[in-house]
Amino acid sequence: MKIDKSLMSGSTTLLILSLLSGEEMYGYQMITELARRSNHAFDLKEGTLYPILHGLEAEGLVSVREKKSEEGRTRKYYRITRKGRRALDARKEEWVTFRKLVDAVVNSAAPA
Amino acid sequence: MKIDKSLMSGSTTLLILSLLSGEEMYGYQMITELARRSNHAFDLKEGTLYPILHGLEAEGLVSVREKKSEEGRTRKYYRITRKGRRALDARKEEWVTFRKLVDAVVNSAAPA
DNA sequence: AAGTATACATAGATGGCCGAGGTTTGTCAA
DNA sequence: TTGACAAACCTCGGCCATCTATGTATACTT
Repeated sequence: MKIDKSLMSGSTTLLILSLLSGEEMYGYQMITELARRSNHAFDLKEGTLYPILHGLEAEGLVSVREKKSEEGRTRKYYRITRKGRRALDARKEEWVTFRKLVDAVVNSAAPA
Repeated sequence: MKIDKSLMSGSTTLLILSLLSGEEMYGYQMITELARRSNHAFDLKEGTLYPILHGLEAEGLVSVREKKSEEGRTRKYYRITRKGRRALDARKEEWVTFRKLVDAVVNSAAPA
């Protein structure tokens, strides 16, 4: 199932920081990795991702370095910072709270 | 915890239809009811709700009737339609899919 | 040599939500 | 009875996150 973009809205940064908490990654890789893990339900657009990455860097939540791969291609690898981990923890907590509350409302109503 | 508005974004209609699936309600009541059930984490604004309700009515997902309460005050009561229940089912399914996928990404990354 | 995939980037459009304001009606205290 | 306040409804302008469209450059494939 393709997820509506308005639902995605707000959780994109959480997803990106989560990816980076596991390993260093470059932008394009994040897109393909998210698509792979979600069976293409998360179809993050480049026009969405790159501005967000620049913003995260400006906030000091991630750091960047250029690295040449074996194939000779140069990529920008992003790494989460200590500050980024703290931000991730906060966003995780917010997500869990949000998820529980929505579930509570959705499930509380009597069925038809 | 107050939930960031961008996280809320996209789930508002799901929440409203969920409320209405249990009982007929009027707009102002939906706001107070959501706040009550979420311990004020969901602080839905009037400027958000009323346009959505008009939209749902235009789509035929809810129906409206004016009803006078015992106190003499006239309110607009909204009721979910059959079409609305089908839309709610679809959105519920989408929500569950989304929730699982986000959890999977958030939890899959190796801890620090 | 040409086409496709990789990889990064930005500008303008879109759409959901909020802030700020307005109106009417009922309640309650001074 | 007047004034203040809460309930209940409404709309408009703006913000902000995301998408669309487009552009650039490099590597791989045929």
